This record gives sequence, structure tokens and C-alpha cells, in this order.
Amino acid sequence: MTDVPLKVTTLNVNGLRSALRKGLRDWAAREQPDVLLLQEVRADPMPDALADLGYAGAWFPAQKAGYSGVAVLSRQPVTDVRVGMPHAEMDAEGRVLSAVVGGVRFVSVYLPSGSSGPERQGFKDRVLGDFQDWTATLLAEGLPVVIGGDYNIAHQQVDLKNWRSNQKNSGFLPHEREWMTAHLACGLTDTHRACLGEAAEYTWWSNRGGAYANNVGWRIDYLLASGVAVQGVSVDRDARLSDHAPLSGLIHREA
Amino acid sequence: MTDVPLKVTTLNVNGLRSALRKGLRDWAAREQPDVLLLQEVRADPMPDALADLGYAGAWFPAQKAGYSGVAVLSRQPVTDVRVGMPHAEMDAEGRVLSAVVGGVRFVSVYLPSGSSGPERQGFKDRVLGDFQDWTATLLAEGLPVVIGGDYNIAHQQVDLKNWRSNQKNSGFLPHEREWMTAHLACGLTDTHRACLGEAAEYTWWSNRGGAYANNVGWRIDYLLASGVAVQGVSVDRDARLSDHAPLSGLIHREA
DNA sequence: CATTCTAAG
DNA sequence: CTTAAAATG
Repeated sequence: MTDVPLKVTTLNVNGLRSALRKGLRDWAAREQPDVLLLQEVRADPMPDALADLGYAGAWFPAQKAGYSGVAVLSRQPVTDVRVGMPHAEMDAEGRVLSAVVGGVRFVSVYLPSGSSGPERQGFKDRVLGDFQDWTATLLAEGLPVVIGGDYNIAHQQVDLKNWRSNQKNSGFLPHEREWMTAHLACGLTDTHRACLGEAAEYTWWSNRGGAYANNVGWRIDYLLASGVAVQGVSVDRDARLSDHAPLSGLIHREA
Repeated sequence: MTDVPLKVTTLNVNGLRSALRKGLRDWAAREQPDVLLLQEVRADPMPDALADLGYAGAWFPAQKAGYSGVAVLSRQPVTDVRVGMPHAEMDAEGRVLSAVVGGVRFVSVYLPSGSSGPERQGFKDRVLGDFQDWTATLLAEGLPVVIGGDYNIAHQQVDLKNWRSNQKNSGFLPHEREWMTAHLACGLTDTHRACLGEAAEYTWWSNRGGAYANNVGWRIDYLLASGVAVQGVSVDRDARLSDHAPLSGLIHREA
């Protein structure tokens, strides 16, 4: 292991083609992340999407075209790709993908939204336990782990603008928040919280009703780490590549 | 009957909302047609669409949302509205609508396209005979008639750029051309041809492959008249309100 | 290639 | 509000 830090960015692109139209390519050329963890790519594998910038990696689309899907892209060689958790429902929707870069296992995860109704909330609730089990098993392997993804859960009151009115809404339900607490307790650092503290800084704003302009946001995207130190965590609120903001950090492997 | 001419425009809007976005309102304010015959409205009745310019009238949407549909709008009072031909299949798709303005019966018609396959060509072929019968009955009533619409048929070789290569394609099939000849022979004047002669002037250009830029077009929209003189017929190729051009004429009722 | 509708978020 | 896809032309 060298001590050259790896820059990682996690981003829910809400359609990779859309994000490319909005300047993802220029953003990546400027920010130069070594590893890109993408969610909601909503496209079959697009290996050429950022190939000219040197990115290659793994793709995991949903079975249903134009829906969900995650990717792990890297400018350094990717090994030990693992497609899916495995978990039949999650994997039919292309929601978990991991690969090793520079001795660190990177995970791109897109947990379900429950906001469209009880059926999807039920799916989300079922998934949480299994994803936690899968994560614990992964951590037990001993390799450093960095998870980037859209969890569709805001952890604490500071993690969304209107916490009071959202206590009964999917994404800030008590059991979801408790799950996140337990998820972190298994040995994962919430690097955003660790680096930036309790400042309200969101990663997602609804497209409806001027939420971005009024900064009515939620912090539902996370960069979690085990076995590495992560510094310089930042949210690029101004990027406007999708309804989510890119969340980046510098991974120091000698930790 | 006065001798003040009525200006009429027929236009396939390919989605009224789209045409409004592209400036239909400004176009109408500038051109001031008295009667607007619209096809492929692809919307439920939108009485407010051009109401601020003084237009009101009749709408005939398809049963299927966002599909087909015709309208007759006028800045003068509209009477004797007739919705449909009637003909079950045609009327389920909102393809014929007529109303009387200033002593003239105006018809807005959108004949089916057969280009998507044999099933729709079969429907088109069935419709042609019935529409001809309906037209003959209408003419027999004795009121002057003006029909504006998208017939999805180019009549003569001069009416499309590539007539040779299209002899086996829907829209320029021999039996469609013969039907158009017979349709006119029942007492309708092709006012475009009568006013502008044999000059190649198209009313529709495919969205594909730079057809508009290369003027690879078809004349498939018509302004047909019986019992009135129509002068000053013009095709506004530059309007760009849809993939069709507005076709206008001045109707002199003392003829 | 462009439109509107749908499902999903 | 936005995306991608589906159907249709």
C-alpha cells in the first residue's frame, strides 16, 4: 500500500445520460476523483461514458430498463468485482456493486426509496436488515471498506431542513434512523459527520417547489469508511449534475 | 353574407402544447386567421389556449390521452358543431370535426397515417371510402364547405421530393393518389394547387435526417373548397410550429 | 427525430 | 419537478 491518497466521489446521477448532459464529464475532469461511485444510472452499461477521462470499472443495471442501477468507475485498475449483495429483490434492481481499488473495497449502494407507498417502504424495511448483515460480513473480511451511496435515510435532525414535519415520512422514520445508527455502530465512520461536524449540509433537494433555491434539503447520501482515514470530505452543492450533490473525500490507506 | 373575406389556416400542430411553446400564439397574433383548423392536438380541450386572442370553438379529442385529436377555432361565432363523421373507429381517435362560421362549413380532418404498418394502412384504406361518402353527403347539403386537414396523402409527383422512391410507401400509394383524385372530383377545389400551380411546395418534413434543411418534404396538408373562391393561398414554411407548415387562404363568400 | 404519457422518485 | 421509456407518427 502506498500513502498516496485516493479521491473518491459518490453521486446519485438520477440518469447518467442526464448527468452527462449537465456536465458530469467536465466536473470529473476538473475534480479528478480516482474512484466514482454512481447510483441511479438508469441506463444499461455505458462503458464509454467517461472512458476518455480514463475511467473504467463495473456496472450493475436493473433488470427493468431505465430504472435504478449502480456503477463503480475508477482510473486505476479494478479487481474483485462483486455484482449484487446477493439478494434477489435488490439485485433485480441493480442496487449494490463493489470492487477493489488500491487495496480498498469500494461499494456503490442505492437503497430503495419508500416514499412512493407502503409496498416500497416494506421492501426498504426488508432490505435494511439484509444489507446490514451483508455489510457486517464484508467488514469481517478485513480489507478496508469505503461505502458510497444513496441510503434514502437522513440520520439526525440536523440532516434535513424540516425534521419536525418529516418524522412520519419515509426517509426520517424512527426505525430508519435507528437502523442507520446500528449500521454505523458495526464499524463504519460517517466521514461527512466526522469531517464537517454538525453543520447542516444536505446532499439532496427535491425537484419540486424550489427546494434547492430554498435549501430545503436532506442528507441522504453517505461516504462511510472502515479501516482507512478519510479527510477533506466535501459536498459540491453547486455542481447541479442531478438532484443530488456529489460527496467526495480523500482516502488515506496507511491509517 | 358579407363580402369581407375570411382568413383560414389549417395546421397539424403535432401537440398543441408543443406548438404553443414554439410560438403558435405569436404566430396567430401576427397572421390573424379568422378560423383555425388544427389537427393532432394531442390534448384534451384547451379552451384557454388561444382565448386571449379571441379564439373559441370546438374540440374533438381522441379517447386515448395524448393522441390525435382535432379542433375548429374561430374569432367569430361558431354554430352547428358536428363532432365526428360519425364513424366508430375514426371518432374514437378524434379525427373529424366541423362547424359553421359566417355561412361556411369548416371541416378539420386528420386522416390516419399508414406508415407504421399494415394494420394502420388497412384502417386508413377503410377510412378513405367512408370519408369520401361523408364528404359527398356534406356537399349535397348546399352550404359552402372548406376542408382543412392532414390527409397523409401526397397527390401528384410534384407533391413530394422523392416521388420515385416512395411509390410503394404509405402516403404515395397509387390507390391513395387515385382516391384523392376522386375526392377532389366530387366538387372540391385543391386551393393550393389552384392558387400556386405546379410549384413544389411542401407542408410536412420528417423530423428525421435533416429533411427540413434539405427540403425533403411532402404536400399532405390540404385546403379544399366548394362553393367559395379561395385566394392568396400560402404555406408558411418558416413558421416551424411543428413538423407541418401552416397552410392559409382567404375565403370569399360571394363566389 | 419529436411528441405525450407513464412509472418512479 | 424530473427522468427514461413506451407508443405513435
